[in-house]
Amino acid sequence: MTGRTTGRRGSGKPTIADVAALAGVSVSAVSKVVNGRGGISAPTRQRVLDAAAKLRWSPSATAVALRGARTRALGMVAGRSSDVLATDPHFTLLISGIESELAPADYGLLLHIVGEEPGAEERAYRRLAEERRVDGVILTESRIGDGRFELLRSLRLPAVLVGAPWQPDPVVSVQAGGQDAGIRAAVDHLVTLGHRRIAYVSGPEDRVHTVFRRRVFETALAERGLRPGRVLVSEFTAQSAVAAVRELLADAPDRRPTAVLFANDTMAVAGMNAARRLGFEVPRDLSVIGYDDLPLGELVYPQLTTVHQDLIQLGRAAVAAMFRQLDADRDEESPTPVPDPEVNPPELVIRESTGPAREG
Amino acid sequence: MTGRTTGRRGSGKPTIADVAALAGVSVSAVSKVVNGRGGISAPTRQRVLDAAAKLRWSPSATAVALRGARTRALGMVAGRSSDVLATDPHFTLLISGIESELAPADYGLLLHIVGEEPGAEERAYRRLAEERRVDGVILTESRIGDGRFELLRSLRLPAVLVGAPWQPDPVVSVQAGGQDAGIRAAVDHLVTLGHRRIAYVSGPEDRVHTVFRRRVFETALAERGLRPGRVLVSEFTAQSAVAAVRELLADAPDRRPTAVLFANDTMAVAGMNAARRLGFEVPRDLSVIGYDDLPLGELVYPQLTTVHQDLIQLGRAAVAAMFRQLDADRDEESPTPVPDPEVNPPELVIRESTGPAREG
DNA sequence: GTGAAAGCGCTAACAG
DNA sequence: CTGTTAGCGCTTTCAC
Repeated sequence: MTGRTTGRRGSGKPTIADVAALAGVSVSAVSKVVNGRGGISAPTRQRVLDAAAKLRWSPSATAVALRGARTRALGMVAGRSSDVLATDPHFTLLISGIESELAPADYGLLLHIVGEEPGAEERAYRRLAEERRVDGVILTESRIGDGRFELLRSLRLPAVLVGAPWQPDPVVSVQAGGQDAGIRAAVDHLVTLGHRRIAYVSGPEDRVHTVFRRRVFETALAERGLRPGRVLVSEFTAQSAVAAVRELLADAPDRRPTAVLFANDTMAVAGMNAARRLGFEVPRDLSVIGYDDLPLGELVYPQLTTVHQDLIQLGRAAVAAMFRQLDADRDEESPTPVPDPEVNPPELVIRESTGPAREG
Repeated sequence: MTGRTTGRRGSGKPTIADVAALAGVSVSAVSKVVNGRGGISAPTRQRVLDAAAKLRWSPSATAVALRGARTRALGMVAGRSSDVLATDPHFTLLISGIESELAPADYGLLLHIVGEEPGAEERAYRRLAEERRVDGVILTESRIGDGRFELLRSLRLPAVLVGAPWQPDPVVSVQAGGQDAGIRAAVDHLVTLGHRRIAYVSGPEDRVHTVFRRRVFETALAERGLRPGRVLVSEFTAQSAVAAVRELLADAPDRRPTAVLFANDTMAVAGMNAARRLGFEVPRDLSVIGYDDLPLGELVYPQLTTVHQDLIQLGRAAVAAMFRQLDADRDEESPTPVPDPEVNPPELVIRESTGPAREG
C-alpha cells in the first residue's frame, strides 16, 4: 500500500514509467510512440510497443483527460421513468446509433437516467459539466420552453440536439429533412382508403415534436379538404392511449373516427388492442397508424402501419455533429464547413393495421 | 489560449485555486471544506462555500480520479445488436435499476454497446480496464464457457455478475432466490388447466440462464409425471420464434402441444401472433407463457401470461454489491459482511394468454 | 485552524 | 533522435 516507488509493479497498474523502464527509454519516447508523433526510430518504437503489450498498458484515460485533452466521453441524460423507457425503445435505438459512431473513435457514453421530477435533469447536466466528465452532451426530446440549451451554453458544455429546438436557437441540432413527409403520407394513405374522419392521439404537449406533428396533421387534413379531426392529448403511457381510444370510440357511429394516428408505436399498439376489447376490429372498423417503426410493430397482430424514423441514423448523425463541433472548438480559427448530416426523411410503412374505410 | 495564469477566469473553467482566491484562503482549505474533513472554522467554511457557489465550481472528476480516488463511474458492456436491444428491454430495465442506485452515489454509468462479433465485448472490457475509466463493471447474460470473469480478474477490474456464472466461480454475483419458482409455477398453472403436451421454446443454448430454465422445465414436467415436452432452440429474435411456432403447430392435432413456454416475452408475443396467423386462437387452441414480464405483455391482445422477474431490483442489487466490493477493496483489512442482497424470486403473472386445454 | 508542497499519470516544450 | 521537466486540478501529509 504505502511507498510504491515509480516503476515498481506492485499491486497497482502499470504506468507509462513502467513501460519506459522495460523498454529502456524515457517516458516521453513512450508518449511519442503511442500518440503516433514522429521522431522515434523504428527499433525504439518497436521496443516500446512490445513493452506496452507485455505490460498490457494503455494510457490512463483519466491522466490524459486531466492533461487538458478530451475526456473521450459524451454524456446523455434521459429524463424519463424506467417504465416508459422500457416500453419505448426510442432512447435505446438512439443510443445504439450513438454508440456505433462513438466506439470507433474510442469514445464512451456516460448515461444518466433521472426520473421525471423537474430539476433532476438540469442537476444531471450541471454535474456533468462542473465535474468535467464529458466533452459534450447529446440532447433529445426538446420541450417547449426548454432551458437546457441556455444552461449548457452557460456551462460551456458543447451540445447537440436531436430534433428541432423549440424556438430559433444557435444550438447545433440534427434532424431528418422533410420532417413532415411521414405524417402527410399517413394522411394521404388514409384518405385514399376512403377515410374522412381521422383522429390524432398526440403525446404530451410540452414536446416540440408533438406540437409539430400535430400541426402537420392538421395542415394535411385541411389541404385535403377534410374537416378538422379530433385531437386527443395523451401521456406516453399505454393506459393513457387506452383512455384516448375509449373516448374516441364512444361517439355515435356516424361521428366517430374511422382511423386514428398515434404519436408513437407504443401508444398505437395499446390503442389498437383497446379498440379490439371494445369490440372493434382493426383494420375493419378502425384503421391505426403509429410513429417510429419500432420492432414491436412487426411483432403484433395485425402488424402496425407506421411512420418509419431512423433513430439509429439520427444518433450517428448527432455524434458526427458533435465531433465536428469539438474539432471546430479546438482549432478555433478554422471554421469547419459543418455540412448537415444526411438523415433520411420519415417514411410511411404500410402494414396490416390500415384498411378501407367501412362507411364513407 | 496561451498563458492562462492560475486564478484568472478567462475562457477556462474555475478551478479550486479560483475558489480559494475568491474566498481568501488556501487551496487545501477549500479541499478540506468540500470533502467535509474537519479542521476548518465555521466562518471560513462558509466563505469557501459561498465562493464555490458563486463560481459554480465542483471538484473536477478527472482530477479527483487521477489523484488515486475512484472514477465514480461503473462500466457496462452490452454485446447485442441494436435490433435485439430495441425489441428486448432486458438491458434497459437493468440499466434503469443500476442508474437508480448509482445516481444518489453520484456515480455515472459508462455504457458500451458493441455488436455481437466475437471479441468485441472482450476488447471493450479490456479498454475499460486499461484506460482506468471505471471503478468496476457489471456483467449480464453469462454464457457457457464465459471467459469474462477470468479476463476481468486478470485485469484487476472489480466485477459483479447479474445472474449465475456458468460454473462455480469466485465472481461476485447477484441473483434472485428461488430461481426455479417461476417456471415451476408456470408448469403447474398449465397442468392445472389440463395441459399435457407442453412445449418449450428456449433461447440460444450458450446462455447459462437458458440452459438452467430449460432444465427446470424438464424437471417440473417429470415431477408432474408428464412425458418430456418438445424443446425447440430459437434465437432471441421474432423471426426465430415464429419459425419455432410453425414447427410446433405443424404436428398432428393429437401430437401437437396445447401450450408453449417461451424463454422471453418478445419471443412469446411473436409466437402468439404466429399461431394466430396459422389459424390458432390464443388461448383457445394454444396457451402461451412468456418470461420477464415486460410492459409489452400488457399492451398486446390477449395480454400475456408470463413469469415476472424484477430486473430493476436486480440492477440495484448489482450496484449495491459492487459498492460493497469497492469498499472492501479499499479497507482491505475489514472483511465486510457482504450480505446477499434481497431480490424477489420470479413469480408467475397470470393474464389472458393461458386457458384450459381443449382436449385432454 | 491554516498553508505550502509533493505528487497521481500523462503530454508537450525545450534541451541535449 | 531522445531525455528532462513543468504542469493539468486535486488531495494530503506535514509544518506553521
